[in-house]
Amino acid sequence: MEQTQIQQNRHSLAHLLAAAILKIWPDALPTLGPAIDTGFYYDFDFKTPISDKDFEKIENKMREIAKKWKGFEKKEISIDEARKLFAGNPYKLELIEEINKKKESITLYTSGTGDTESTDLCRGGHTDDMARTVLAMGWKLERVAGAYWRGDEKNKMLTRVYGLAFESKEKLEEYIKLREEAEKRDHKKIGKEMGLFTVSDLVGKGLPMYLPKGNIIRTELEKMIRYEKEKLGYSFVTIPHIARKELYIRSGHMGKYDAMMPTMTDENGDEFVMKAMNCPHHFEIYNAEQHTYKDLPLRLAENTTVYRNEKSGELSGLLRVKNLTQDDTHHFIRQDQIQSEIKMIIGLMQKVYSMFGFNDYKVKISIRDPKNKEKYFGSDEVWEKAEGILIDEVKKWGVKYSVEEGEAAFYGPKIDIGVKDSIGRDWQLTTIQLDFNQPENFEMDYIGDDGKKHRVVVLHVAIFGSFERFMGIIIEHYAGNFPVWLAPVQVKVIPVRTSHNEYAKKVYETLRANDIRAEFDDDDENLGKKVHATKNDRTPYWIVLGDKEVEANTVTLESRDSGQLGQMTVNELVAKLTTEIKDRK
RNA sequence: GCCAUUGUAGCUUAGCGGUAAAGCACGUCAUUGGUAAUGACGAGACCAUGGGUUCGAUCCCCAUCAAUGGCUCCA
Repeated sequence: MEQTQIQQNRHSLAHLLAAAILKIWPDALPTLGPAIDTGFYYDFDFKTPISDKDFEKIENKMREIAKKWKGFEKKEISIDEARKLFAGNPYKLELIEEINKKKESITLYTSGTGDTESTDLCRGGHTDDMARTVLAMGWKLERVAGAYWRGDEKNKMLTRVYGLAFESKEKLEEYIKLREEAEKRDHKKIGKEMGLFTVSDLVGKGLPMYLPKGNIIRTELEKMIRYEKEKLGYSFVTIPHIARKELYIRSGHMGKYDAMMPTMTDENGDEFVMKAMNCPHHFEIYNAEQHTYKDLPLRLAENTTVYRNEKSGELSGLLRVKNLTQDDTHHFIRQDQIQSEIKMIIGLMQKVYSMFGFNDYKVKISIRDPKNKEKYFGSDEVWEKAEGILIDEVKKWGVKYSVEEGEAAFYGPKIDIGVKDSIGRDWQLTTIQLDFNQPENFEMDYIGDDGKKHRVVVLHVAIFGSFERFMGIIIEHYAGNFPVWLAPVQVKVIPVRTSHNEYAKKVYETLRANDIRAEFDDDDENLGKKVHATKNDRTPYWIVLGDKEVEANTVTLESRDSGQLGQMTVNELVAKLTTEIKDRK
């Protein structure tokens, strides 16, 4: 395998880590230790638990060993030798048997010092000078974590020791800085500081609740997406949050996601489940009326909450939750409308994302596994055409994309779209999913121009994905400095002295009457303190009102992003803010 | 779910085997102050919950709950 220098160095450090650990804990069983994007890790089966308090000891041991480390001596051994050598380590034995099955040769690498601790089963790819590598690189042990053997939760939990490793100490610092920056932007921290959302033990984990200020942001997002969709001819509907179990038996979800959907039984013995997806309800809305080819595309949209039983350890703030509100749409279209519909959706998405400054896209198109066509639902012809259209439309869009064979769901191909945020992190947002299967399950038809019934094609689309996740992402993207249209408080009204309260109140009321989210800071504090507090709470604008302003019947405007903006009349301020809000700048 | 770490006033944190301290925020009074924080006083915590060890626990042990980071980037 082709490996870069840095990967080789990282991997070598993993060997060094293993050697150090075995010196200190001779009964630990080493398993795997690859290089990763930010350094390396090594998984061990420890007899005694270790923690990050042991890091200093381990790092020192690593440096000590590195000095004596002669290089990586390669030795090819037979399967029997290997079995004998690793007789006490079932993990290595499992690997050896696998290598043997693949008919590859088994290679050992040693430090050249003859130490057994520094001998490891390895495919190769190392630094030739461990001592220099250890000195030159920026590295440190990062944390211990649990990891299942081979990532399978049915297997034994091993102890993983993570290390950071970069080309130089400066690069390591840079990475640590970036991570600190990300921590400062943590949506859970900012959410608390700004009073956006809360999680209560009594309500339950993974079930965030929006506080008044957070709810303003969420409502603005909902209003915006609804407005944009309605302009394109989407029809909004409302569905209940539970349904009879039979609905999900029909859709095929029941049987596959039972753990997600616990049932409740009413007095007649009917079983109901909480919805974990909206499609079946929307399908029944489609079927409530007869449709003709002239009605299509029909786009049913709804901002509605689904409930999913995520693994409790995976819940986190707004990003992984049990209740997620999707900006869900189901497009009911004819086969000949796939192209125009995809094009429209991509256009909508671009328009929406550009409001947030998300312009760096990463697109993944998931298609069938061409070697396993029988696994998929629907005819060859329809699949090929659909996949071709998805790829074509993304090409026309002109963004980076990849085509993933075998990643499609059995019922249809899909497009996943991710964006880069303001500090360069990738977030997967929109999914556009073609579905040839559900129209069969629900017998969803339209009358064609030939007067006969035809099956529709369904597209599942959510632009934001979920409002919870999207909010979490934009909190971090903006670091809480929301643009005016989203800011919970758009302008704060600050009188210089309490004697200016009357004038300030009048200004405040005028702003509110003009649909501007103003807040009146009538605290009996000195001006310096009030302005200081306002600067810290991420309010985009504030106005100061004192003798000068009362006399001239003006306000003095200052902005979070561009400083002092001078005096203007209240009407001028209203006009300025209204325009910015309307333009969603 | 599993592994590691963590859990002290609204927030951020200090502390110790003998029932807790500070800053911010909050309240009252005085100050009427023009852009990095006016002063004084005050209220506020059974130190996550439940057990145990101990003469005695917030501090030690166990369990539970919650938070944070990990859990197929592969010899």
